[in-house]
Amino acid sequence: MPPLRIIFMGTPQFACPTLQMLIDRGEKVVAAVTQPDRPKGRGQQMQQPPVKVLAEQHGIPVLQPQKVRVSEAIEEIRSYRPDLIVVIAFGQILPKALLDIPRLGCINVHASLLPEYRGAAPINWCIINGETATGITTMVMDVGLDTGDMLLKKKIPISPEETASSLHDRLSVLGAQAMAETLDLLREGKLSPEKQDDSLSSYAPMLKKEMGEIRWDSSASSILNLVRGMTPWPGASTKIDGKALKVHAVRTGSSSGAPGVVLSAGKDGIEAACGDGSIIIEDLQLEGKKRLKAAEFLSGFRIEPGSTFS
RNA sequence: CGCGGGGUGGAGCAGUCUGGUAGCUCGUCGGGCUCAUAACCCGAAGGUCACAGGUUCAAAUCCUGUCCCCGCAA
Repeated sequence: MPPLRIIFMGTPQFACPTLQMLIDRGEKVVAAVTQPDRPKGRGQQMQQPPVKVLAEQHGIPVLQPQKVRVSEAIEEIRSYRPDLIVVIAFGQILPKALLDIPRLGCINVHASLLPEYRGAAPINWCIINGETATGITTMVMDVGLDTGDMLLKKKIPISPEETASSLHDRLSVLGAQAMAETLDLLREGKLSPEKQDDSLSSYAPMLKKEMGEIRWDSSASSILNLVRGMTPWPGASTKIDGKALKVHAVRTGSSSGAPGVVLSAGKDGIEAACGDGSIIIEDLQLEGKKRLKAAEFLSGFRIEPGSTFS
């Protein structure tokens, strides 16, 4: 059997371990499709997607169509005559005309146990919702959003201290393993696509900045989950004295009071009451400032008990 | 040239507008108190005020340039 001609589609760091896996296995990656370079960050510097950087290091041709659904982009991809397209965190919807190109279809690596948490931000929402386990699902893509038939699942536990950041890193590695095993099964002809039960599905929409705003009348555990789940972006935030304050790390406290009111502030942290119980902020960042431990923050910014977060 | 904040003893900040003795909360070191302590009291060390020019009798402070950090926005 001749080697499969594979096109890889992906954009951020999350996709890199999977691309690296394909390269390490000696797969014939004939092209990498990724999002265009975009001006990003302070100073609007042009930035290359991590996948582009990795692909170029290995001499893989890189395609960066503005919109993958236009016919020129589709024809260019077709010209590479792929047997298989591997998609992970690409960032654009693939039209049917594109999905139909490879003989073996398009296989997607998704960071949740489908059909739960379809969509752009499954890792974050799992934690925000307090899940204790998640995983990776590979599937044959169809025109819907993460609705294709499932091929292989790998499950991992989420520890109570886990943040979206650490889970992201673990799942990106697990994703590569899942894809590798999926390829093995494909070669052995042992794949058995399984339909998703739509009645069990849920949706994990892209995060927006506002979603990180702490609602002080909610429970201590849900605030804890929010802080963990919004790391590192967009981060959980609140306000004090009209200034934006990003909250990076908290633990649960044992006091209570009116929601948002500071109960104590010392080297162990800043304890504030919420809807049920309290949380202790250990790591925070004032607008324009660096991220600091509570004790260091308090050295230069006084917070007295009775102040309120909003 | 996307908008904005900032670089001051080891940490975090004030002081800069209205030039003229280097300040605050901690930390460190020494001493005291205490059964004891991360608590309290007394004392000390530690800074060419990011870097380079300029203005001035005098610059952390005013002017110009450079480097670095951060928030917003994505």
